[in-house]
Amino acid sequence: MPELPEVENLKRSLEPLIVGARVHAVRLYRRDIVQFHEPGLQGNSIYDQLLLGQRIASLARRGKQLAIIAEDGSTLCIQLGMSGQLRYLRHRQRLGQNDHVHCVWQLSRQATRARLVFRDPRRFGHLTAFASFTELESSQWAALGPEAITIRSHILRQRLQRTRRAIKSALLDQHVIAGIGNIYADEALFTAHIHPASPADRLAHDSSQRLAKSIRSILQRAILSGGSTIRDYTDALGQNGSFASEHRVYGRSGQLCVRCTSHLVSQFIGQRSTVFCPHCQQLLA
DNA sequence: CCGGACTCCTGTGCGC
DNA sequence: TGCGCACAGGAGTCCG
Repeated sequence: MPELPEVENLKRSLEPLIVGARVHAVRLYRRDIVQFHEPGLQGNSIYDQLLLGQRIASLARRGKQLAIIAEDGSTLCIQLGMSGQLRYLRHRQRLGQNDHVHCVWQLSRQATRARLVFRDPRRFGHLTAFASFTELESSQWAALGPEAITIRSHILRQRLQRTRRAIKSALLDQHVIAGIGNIYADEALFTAHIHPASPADRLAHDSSQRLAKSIRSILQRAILSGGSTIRDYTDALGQNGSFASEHRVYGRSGQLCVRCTSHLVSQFIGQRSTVFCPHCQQLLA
């Protein structure tokens, strides 16, 4: 399940492969994975919006979203959802699993031919077309909270003060803070000794400092490990991330806490399964 | 207006 | 052995 570290890793692995390449053909197998930001854009060919004929100028990431920006400015924003993958394939290289492939871009750079493949079994992911990168930044990305990877504690506290929801739910809300999903929410709360059901606005100054620090540190370490591969996630070349072996709570329900001798428990918070240590993570009243 | 519940979707793994 | 169901969760929508 791609969160910020996985998307960042995807971006880093993709960048040297596709920046500078020209999109000389696009095959779209499922039209309903493409969304349009502006109704006006629908007048253009769907293939134009999928960057047909364009040269890829750069990539950008915000939270869990990845943008492919073309030379003329037109921008495609990719949200991987739960099971979305972007894979780079060399000429004639085959994808291991050919099912659930929704879009394929044929690329060429100098004499090199390759393909970029968007595959997404669960189809929670989608592509959104924008006339320019600025337009993406001023609309869809402007609605996102601050970047989790660089979150400062006073900003985090400010954001959390606005809501009485469980802290775990607030961390998962991309409008509050951008980039955190179920895995890193549980991991950061454990590291910061905060009970996931604590009301967000009850976080004291020292707690929010610990939490901000934990979020930054876990996301950074996860990026260095290539992300967490639970099931589907790989980078652009199909490599798995190794951070899952460093998870201290996620996926460890019933096992022993690594800090004390309690057993980790699992509980539903905001419709999401949440694992935490009932001893190390005290509930704030 | 806020927040909780529901919805989309398919693969996996478990229990009977 | 095989079937059926619960579960996995990112994010939008709906409703009290």
